[in-house]
Amino acid sequence: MIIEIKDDFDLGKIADSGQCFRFNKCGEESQEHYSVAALDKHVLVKKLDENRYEFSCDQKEYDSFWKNYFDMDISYSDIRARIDKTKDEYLYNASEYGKGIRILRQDPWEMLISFIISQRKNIPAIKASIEKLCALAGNEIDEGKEFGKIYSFPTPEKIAALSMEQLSSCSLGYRDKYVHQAALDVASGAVDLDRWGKLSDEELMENLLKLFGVGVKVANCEILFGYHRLDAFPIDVWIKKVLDAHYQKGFSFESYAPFNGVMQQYLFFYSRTGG
DNA sequence: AGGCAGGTTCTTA
DNA sequence: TAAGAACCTGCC
Repeated sequence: MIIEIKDDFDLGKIADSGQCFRFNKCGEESQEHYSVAALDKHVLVKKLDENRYEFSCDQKEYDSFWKNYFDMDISYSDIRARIDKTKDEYLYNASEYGKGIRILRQDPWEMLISFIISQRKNIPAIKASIEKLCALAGNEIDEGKEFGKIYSFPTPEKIAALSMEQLSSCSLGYRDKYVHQAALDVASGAVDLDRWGKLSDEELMENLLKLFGVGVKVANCEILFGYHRLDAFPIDVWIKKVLDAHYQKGFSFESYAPFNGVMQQYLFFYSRTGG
C-alpha cells in the first residue's frame, strides 16, 4: 500500500543513525528498498517519489503498528526548526545534513538486549550478533525471498531458555552473561519493562543501572530508543569527540529540551558519516 | 601482529 | 571514591 509522508523521512539516514539494527537496504539501485524488522513484524518500504512510499503491509498493519513505529505523529521538521543557525551553526549544519532522521518507537525489551550487545562492538558486528540471536531463538516471520529469512526478535523466555553455549554461538563474547541475566530478570517478572515506562526519568535510569551489563551509556540509549523519551542524550565515543571538539563551553541542553535526544542523533550521524 | 570497536565490571590504591 | 586493567570477538 502507498503512504504519503510529508515530514522528514529518510530511510537511509534512519538506517545509519545507529538506533536500529534490523534495518537493511536491499534490491537494485533503481529499485532500492528497505527491509525493516521489529519484534515479530517485518515490512519492506520503498520510496516512490518525494512524498510517497510503498509499504508491503496492508493498511490495517500500517495503522496499528508501523505508523507508530516510525513515530508519524511527531513533526521532526518542527523540532529542527528550534535550532537557531546564529546560535549553534555546527548543530544547524548537522541537522540539515541529518534531515530525515526520526526516532523510531522501538520495543524496550528489544532495545535493551540490542544495546547491551552493542558495547565495544562496531555496527556490523552488532547487527550480525542480533541476527544470529533472532535466527537461533526467534520465529520465522517472513521467508524473505531476496534477502534471506526474517526471524522475530526472541522473547525473554526464549533467550532465558538458551544455554550459554547457544548464546556464545551468537558472537556475544563476554556480553553473553549480561544478555542471559537480562532475559532471566524479565522472564521471571523481577524486571517489568512495561511498568518501568510509567516511572519518572530519574527512577527509570536508576532501575536500568541496576541491571547487569548496563551502564550510563546503554541506559541512555534504552531511555531514548526503547522508551522514546526524546530528551535522553547518550554520550558515546563519537558524541564525546563532538563535544570535545565543538562544545568546549558546553552544549546548550536547555535550548532544546525536551528534544535533546533528537539533536544527539543529528550530531551522531553528522560526526560519523558527514563532517 | 597488535590495535581497536557505540562500555561495563572488576580490581586495586 | 576513583583511576586502570580486563574483557570476547572479528576485522583490519
